[in-house]
Amino acid sequence: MLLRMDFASETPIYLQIRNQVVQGIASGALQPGERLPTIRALADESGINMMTVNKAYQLLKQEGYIETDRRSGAKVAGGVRLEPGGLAPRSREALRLIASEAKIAGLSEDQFLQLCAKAYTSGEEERP
Amino acid sequence: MLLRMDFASETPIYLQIRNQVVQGIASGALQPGERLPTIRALADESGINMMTVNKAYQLLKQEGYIETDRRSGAKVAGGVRLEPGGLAPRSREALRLIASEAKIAGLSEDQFLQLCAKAYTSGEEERP
Amino acid sequence: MLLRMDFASETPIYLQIRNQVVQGIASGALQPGERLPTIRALADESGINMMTVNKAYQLLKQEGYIETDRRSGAKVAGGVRLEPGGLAPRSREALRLIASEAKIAGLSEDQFLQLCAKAYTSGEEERP
Amino acid sequence: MLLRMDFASETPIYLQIRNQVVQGIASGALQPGERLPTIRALADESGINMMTVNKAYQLLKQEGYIETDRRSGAKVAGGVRLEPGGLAPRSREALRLIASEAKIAGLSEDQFLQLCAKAYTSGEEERP
DNA sequence: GTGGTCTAGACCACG
DNA sequence: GTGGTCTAGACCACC
Repeated sequence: MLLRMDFASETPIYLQIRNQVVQGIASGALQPGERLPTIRALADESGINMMTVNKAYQLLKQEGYIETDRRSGAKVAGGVRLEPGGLAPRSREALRLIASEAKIAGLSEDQFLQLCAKAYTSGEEERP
Repeated sequence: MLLRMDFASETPIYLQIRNQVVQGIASGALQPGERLPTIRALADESGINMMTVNKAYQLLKQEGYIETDRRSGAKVAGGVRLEPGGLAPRSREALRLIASEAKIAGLSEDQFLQLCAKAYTSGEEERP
Repeated sequence: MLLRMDFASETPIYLQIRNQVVQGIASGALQPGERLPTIRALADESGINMMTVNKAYQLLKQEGYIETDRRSGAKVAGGVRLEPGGLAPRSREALRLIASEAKIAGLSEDQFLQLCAKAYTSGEEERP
Repeated sequence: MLLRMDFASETPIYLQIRNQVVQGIASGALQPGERLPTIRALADESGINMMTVNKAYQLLKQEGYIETDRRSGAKVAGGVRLEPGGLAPRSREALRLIASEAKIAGLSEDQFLQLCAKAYTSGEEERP
């Protein structure tokens, strides 16, 4: 599980970390219970400020994706169930917006759902 | 087509405007060729600064959603076809992230696709 | 010689008129001494404001491209020799800027000159 | 790399900044990877408003000439390859117009190409 | 420290 | 009356 930062991107670095961890969990690259690198370690090897990495970990913890143990550091949470409805309201809203863009771009519902299915299955099986 | 701003939101106001216009076009509330309110008009009635509205319009124009006629003002572009693949790379990436979140939240592919379908059809037929 | 306006363009309409007349003269579509349409006529058939057409004609006259006669209207000037150096300073400057863009885009001098030659010969022989 | 503004010019200040940066890159005065002055710094030393400088930087970023690193600031992009054809459509059009002006001014194709070659090589080797 | 965003005014080019 | 541009200040997110 190697993080790749894009310092020229408009999405903040702490969010890039958060997003990559989330996708790592979803893809199976990060297994439940697996230990994440130390804040210091990750900061050093990526050239990122420790404050930034800390912010990302705080966010991931708050969202329930990881758990932090004072002794052993951070590890991937097991059996995460975040929202009762299944998806955070913010993500629902983002999904509605993307659907609107797709509709304007001329995609039919079927075509859009194919893209969605592709997005769902794309991150799978990175560990063969 | 009335815009509702959330000044407490963390998404910038100019993006809120942009997003609502996009969703308005997708839902049919804004028809191709229809004129948008003047920058000044929208600014006045919303209590937003002109520059902010201007920024939103510039973005929408740049993305091809609206066109500004030198004589009159801004109007919804007709027959928008933005990306060859159908969806902007940024939106594809956002979709992949949402799919990851859904997967971790325990949604099966079918459940996720139902959410996507709902997002696609949710904004329809505001004008019966 | 038909003018085509782009009301969504960012170049002012009066400049679009001016530019098309200039290109018309260069291509031979407009011959020296040939009469241009009346301000009113051009305004009517194009849906442009008379003030705008007038502004374009004033500019063309000031630059020496056309001559206006109170009786017969405007006509293309004959044997135009504008700048001693050959090109207006403004156009020289624009050319330098374009050359810079070309250089950054990776074009060699030869490639750039091929583009220039193409631009020079492109507008020719519209009247076979 | 010092910028010189002409406040009396009819070309907007933000475009003057943009153009000078482009010419600076082409001439080699600005090397790929080199850091550009901060928005605030440039605004202060030039007596220009921050927002204006910001607009210029946004444009340069959008055109791919510079990149903004979240950590430090703006720097010249390396290995810029913007348009597949080599030159932006807008610049092609401008070039055609200049060629027309040259033709009317009585310049032969060779004379025009000499001007073009001069424009291409004029900004070179400011750093011996 | 940086850029991103927003405000409240103003002037001008354009049509 | 329209958008385009600019100013002088301010707050905030990010690093």
